[in-house]
Amino acid sequence: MFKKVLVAEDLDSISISIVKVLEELAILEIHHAKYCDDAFLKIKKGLHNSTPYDLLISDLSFKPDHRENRFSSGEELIEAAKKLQPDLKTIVFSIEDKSFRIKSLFNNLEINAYVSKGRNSIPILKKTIQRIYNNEEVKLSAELSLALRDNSLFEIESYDIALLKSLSKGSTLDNISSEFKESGIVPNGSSSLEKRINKLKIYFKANNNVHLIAITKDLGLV
Amino acid sequence: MFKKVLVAEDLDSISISIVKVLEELAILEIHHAKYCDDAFLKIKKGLHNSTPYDLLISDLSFKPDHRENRFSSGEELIEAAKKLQPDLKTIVFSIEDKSFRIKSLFNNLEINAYVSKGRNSIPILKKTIQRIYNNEEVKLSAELSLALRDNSLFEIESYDIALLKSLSKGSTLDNISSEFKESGIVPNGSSSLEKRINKLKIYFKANNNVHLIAITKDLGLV
DNA sequence: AGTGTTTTTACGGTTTATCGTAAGGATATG
DNA sequence: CATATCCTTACGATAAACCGTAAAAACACT
Repeated sequence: MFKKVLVAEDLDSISISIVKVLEELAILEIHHAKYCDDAFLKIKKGLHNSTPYDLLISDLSFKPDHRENRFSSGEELIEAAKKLQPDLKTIVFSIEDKSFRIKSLFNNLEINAYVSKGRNSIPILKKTIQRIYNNEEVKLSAELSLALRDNSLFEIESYDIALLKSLSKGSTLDNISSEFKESGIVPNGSSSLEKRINKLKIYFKANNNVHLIAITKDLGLV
Repeated sequence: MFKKVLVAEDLDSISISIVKVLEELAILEIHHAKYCDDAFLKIKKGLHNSTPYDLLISDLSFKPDHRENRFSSGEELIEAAKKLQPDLKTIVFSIEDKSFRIKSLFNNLEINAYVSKGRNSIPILKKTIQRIYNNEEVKLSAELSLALRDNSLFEIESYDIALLKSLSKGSTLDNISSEFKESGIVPNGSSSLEKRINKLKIYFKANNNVHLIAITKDLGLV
């Protein structure tokens, strides 16, 4: 099994459970950092002392507080860590479930696995650690692999996002029409905006603009 | 110490830590529910068997999944639970840090304590449980106690939340008027609803209903 | 009961959203 | 080049939101 593992997780209520899993797997050296910066320094130090980490388990979002930090997200930490130590195995353990974000983790950061925090995630995390150690292929949950393949959300273009964002800022259709004309965004006739919003309302099954913004806010689109 | 405690928390990575705390406090009966509905049924059953819970520790937000649920948030669960068992002690353990929302928990749901999930929250949770058991006053963070004491500001009541929720579901004012009449919520004249929404718009500096919902969504009020 | 105050509701006018229809323009295709 | 098709814009009618004012009801106080 892995000898030396680093956990990057700000919430103590979660890191305790992760450490417990690692103990159950009889991992000798378990280190834990509550800030991305601390995690990065530990990795650096490990390399410097010729006792590098075998595995990094990292969260994505970290609560900001009084401390000034160089890295503010798991993505930034992993990117920096991989530059320093390209062979470092990485598992992301996060509540994030937006498929485009998870996709980019595999594609851009070349993480080894993604485990979603959920109702039964600790056993999955445990199994995933074992699989990574054995160089087995990591299975994605049915739900997640579906999400990764699902392109439906990507039909929504940046045009739609801009439109929804303007709406959510309280602009009227006529206002948005003027805004778009100034920014050179087309189409910008208020009638076209109307039609586009109507398509979005049908797509998201929204009764009216208020409903539409509530739904897309929930989806994290705006 | 408390005899029988219920934990309502969907993430297993967190509930494990909470249960551990309860074990350290030598609590005999520790029950755990991953869904609000399950938690509610357990409370109901406890009352029915004359073995009611002494304490409820609940999260606020629960991941939606395939299951159809009657209650989808900690607020709804606590509201229903308190109707059933008004003397039930309640601690909310959540990552929420908007003072509005926390304030409304104390004022509208009369929770006993609020513990914010953070980098050092497990020891705080432990101490809080002991304080509640001893009927000691629970200390709040400076920021939070300020927000709670401040009554000069506009009070966001459960009425406003209900109103905003209906709006965000796409109902028209006339619809909401009818809904409120059926539910016995007063005032319910469409003109009164209009006035109340207008107050909210002034308070939150919103241009229109769409803007208002976008803002309150961001604040986590709805 | 009577008076003043606050809350709730009703009403009318204006703006914006909503919905259907149609005209104008660009592009593709034969 | 002619025609079809799609995209964009315009227009008009109705519903809903928006805003101010005033009546009605509920409440508090003497």
